[in-house]
Amino acid sequence: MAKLVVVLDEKKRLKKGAWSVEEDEKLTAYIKRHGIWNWSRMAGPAGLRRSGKSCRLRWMNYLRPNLKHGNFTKEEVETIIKLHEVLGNKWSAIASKLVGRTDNEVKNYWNTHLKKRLKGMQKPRNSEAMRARNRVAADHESSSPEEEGRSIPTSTPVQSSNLGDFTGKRTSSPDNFSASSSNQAIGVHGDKENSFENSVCSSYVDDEVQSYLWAQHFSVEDAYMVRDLDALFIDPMTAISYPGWAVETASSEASLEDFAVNLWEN
DNA sequence: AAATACTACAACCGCGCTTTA
DNA sequence: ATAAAGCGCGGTTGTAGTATT
Repeated sequence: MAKLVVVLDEKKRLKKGAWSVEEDEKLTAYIKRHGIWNWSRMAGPAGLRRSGKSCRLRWMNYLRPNLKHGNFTKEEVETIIKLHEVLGNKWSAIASKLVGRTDNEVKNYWNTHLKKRLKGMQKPRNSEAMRARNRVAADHESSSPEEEGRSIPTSTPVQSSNLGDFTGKRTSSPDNFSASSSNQAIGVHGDKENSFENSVCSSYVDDEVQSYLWAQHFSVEDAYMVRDLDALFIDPMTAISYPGWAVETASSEASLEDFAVNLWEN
């Protein structure tokens, strides 16, 4: 009974919500000093009134060294789309093939940027996008209300007209644009018997359109790495410094394919 | 300029799996 | 063998920032 009261009391005192700079510093300093050994028992010694779960999440998604934040590159988005075609919502598996990206970030990016494009629901909001939209209105207004309300399957075909806005920023660049008048859905999907190439390449749009899209919205500089934490790379399980941790290599097409096939089969 | 609508993303929650005692 | 603890994953929510009216 007494134990229960203590637990409840501790729960009551646990802080929730956004992390402050001080909290980030405390957690980072603690991990830097002691490594990761047990999330739920680390919070106290680290001087944090947070659950272990919250600490873990903050570290994994934000504080970890060599995490990349900011806009996704063309290659990253291609990888996400390809792997999602094959794996569905296996965010951690998809994220593992993207250097410096977390499952949460990939998931958020998918839900906020890609899903809508694929679903064909995105409505441009700013005037520039509106003008662009008007130019191709005939092609884009074809979807009926009932189609818009329809839920999408896990594996979704990529429509050429819906691949705009991969900026990841909500400030200066045009929020949306419609560059293609093509309305055709390209490719068959969701068929496990299709080869990896078939299933992923079928999603791709006309080269001309795609190159335009990417040219407008991507540059490697758009993404940035979180501070290096003095080049500290600690194996989360062993708390042992691990210099190689930070330099996981980006996947080649071949390894990407192997990866997806392995995951699919296992 | 203010109100409203919408977007993006950090963080939380619940569940299931694995490990430990 | 099994209950508890820890961890990781995917879905969902809350909210700050921005665009539109």
